[in-house]
Amino acid sequence: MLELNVVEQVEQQLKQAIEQAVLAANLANQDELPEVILETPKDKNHGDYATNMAMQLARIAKKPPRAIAEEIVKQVNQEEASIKSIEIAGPGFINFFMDTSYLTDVVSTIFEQGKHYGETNDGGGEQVQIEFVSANPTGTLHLGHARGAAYGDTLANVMTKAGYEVEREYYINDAGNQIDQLALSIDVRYAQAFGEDKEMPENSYRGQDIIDLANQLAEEYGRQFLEMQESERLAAFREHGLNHLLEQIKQDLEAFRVPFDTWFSERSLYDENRVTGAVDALRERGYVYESEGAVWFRSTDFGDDKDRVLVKNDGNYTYLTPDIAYHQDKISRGFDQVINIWGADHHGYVTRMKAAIQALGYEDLLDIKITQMVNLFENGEKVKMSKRTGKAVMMKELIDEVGVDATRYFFIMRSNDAHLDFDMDLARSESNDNPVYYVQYAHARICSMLRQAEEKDVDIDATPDLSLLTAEKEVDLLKRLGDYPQVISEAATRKMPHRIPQYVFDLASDLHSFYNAEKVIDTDNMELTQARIALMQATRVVIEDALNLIGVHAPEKM
RNA sequence: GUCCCGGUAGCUCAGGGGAUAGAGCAACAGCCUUCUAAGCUGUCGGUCGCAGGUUCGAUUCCUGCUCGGGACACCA
Repeated sequence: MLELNVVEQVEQQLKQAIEQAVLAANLANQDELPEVILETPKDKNHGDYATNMAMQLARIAKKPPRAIAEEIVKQVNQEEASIKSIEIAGPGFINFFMDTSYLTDVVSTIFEQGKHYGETNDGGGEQVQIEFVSANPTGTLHLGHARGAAYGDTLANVMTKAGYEVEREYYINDAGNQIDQLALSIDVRYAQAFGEDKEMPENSYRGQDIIDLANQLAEEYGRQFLEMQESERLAAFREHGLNHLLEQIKQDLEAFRVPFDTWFSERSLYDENRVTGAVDALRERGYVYESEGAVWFRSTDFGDDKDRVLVKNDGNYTYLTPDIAYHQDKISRGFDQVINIWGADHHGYVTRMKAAIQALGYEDLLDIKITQMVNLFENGEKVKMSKRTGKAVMMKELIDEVGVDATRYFFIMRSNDAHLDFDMDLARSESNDNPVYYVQYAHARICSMLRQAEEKDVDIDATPDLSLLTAEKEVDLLKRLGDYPQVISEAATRKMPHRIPQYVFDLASDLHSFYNAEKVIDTDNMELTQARIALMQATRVVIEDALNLIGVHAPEKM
């Protein structure tokens, strides 16, 4: 168990002091007492903390908020809660100006905890599985996949930091109709590689990746596949295609710094009769019927707008059926929480997937997060992203053009709920405007100062007198550093990893402001220099940690 | 028609039951004999899509409407 950090301790004390004051002033009795809500005002003139308690009590105490506020203020024990002064403002806010000496404890805490600073216990060791990307192995990863990869990976990192046990999984759709289409597509491209005039079938994959693959096979194996019987040849292409494309996907993800713990094969479900098992399980529970030669799942019993086919009248499963078996498997593995990250084009499956889980009698521990569309703009025009037109921009191209750091930062910076316009021209030509450089520069700047401090024989390891850190920009920086655990907590529990880049940008901004306002290394004032160097080291630790969470490097020089 | 996401500054977007709604970019004006100017400081810029409702208080929550994007196969 983690102990309360310094900021939490101070807030806790303040809340208690307010509660006691309200009771002492007879404004409410114990069970009427509203929860104390503390906020940190945006405007510094409104103090370090503010509470709306007086407004909340207006109805209970039947008095105007400002009068209530005055009574509360009279009763607050300032000393016990480290309060320097109190003001009443606006419609009845009570603003607290704290004795900010507590803030310097943040620096010592960061020194003690190092990269563990910011860890919280929100997860309490809960087992969480996050399944993401899971692109079909019928082509290479494109822009949309990159967004899901960045979001999922960062969410996993943040939740881990918040005390969850996270497992990352990729579901490989290596069975089903799309793999047959893949084999057919390779077949045509392979024949074309030998100059044969063969038409692409209707649902084929027309991307450059398949052409490349076919050419590669032609080069490596010569004409030998042409000698085979069609069924044998297609089977070979199916395996070659799968292996090659899956390998490609793995490489791309690795380059994008996205690791997975488990690669789950759809085929393994068939090998163990899990798919039939899932249909049987649904049937036993009475949610399966037959009609028009097909087998149906009565998902309308669970809020879906129509029933769904499980087995087509040609005897094949639909996409949904193995997916139900897969989710049955996931849930049976004993996770406390299962998170799926899907692209917006799959949102229509949310209801039926959740329906299936309910129909199977499982508790609803599935949370499906949707990442909205990414629109790519190039030369002022929207580029279509269809895999089948072959015009998609691949994740790898994007990385090569703008780099992993910028790409990841861009994707994670935005809420997953918002559509994203990715302007290639802007990313290419003006990448220096990218906020990621701003943050990285802050880190590099600190490293530079630390190097210089060493050259000038500043004793970096001395125990500094942190109470010297009282300048305005120092206090801003200290407060921001103190916010970090709270940011982690919200980003993890609300599954909003975009809070991290926002935070680290603000932190970098505080650092740059401080840097311009105060001189850190002053050989005539070693005590202050040591205190400031300590502050710089603490800031560096947090910037690096936050950047690590979003998968961006923290350079020591730029 | 049904469902999902969005509508906040000129642009790209944060935020979110409370006090004067924020940032970056763009525009304008300053700051390098001083630890990296990839930086800092300031100015300009808003009916938070519209209309009701809940509330002491709504840009935030609820309902309806509207605009934009997407999804609605016995494809995957």
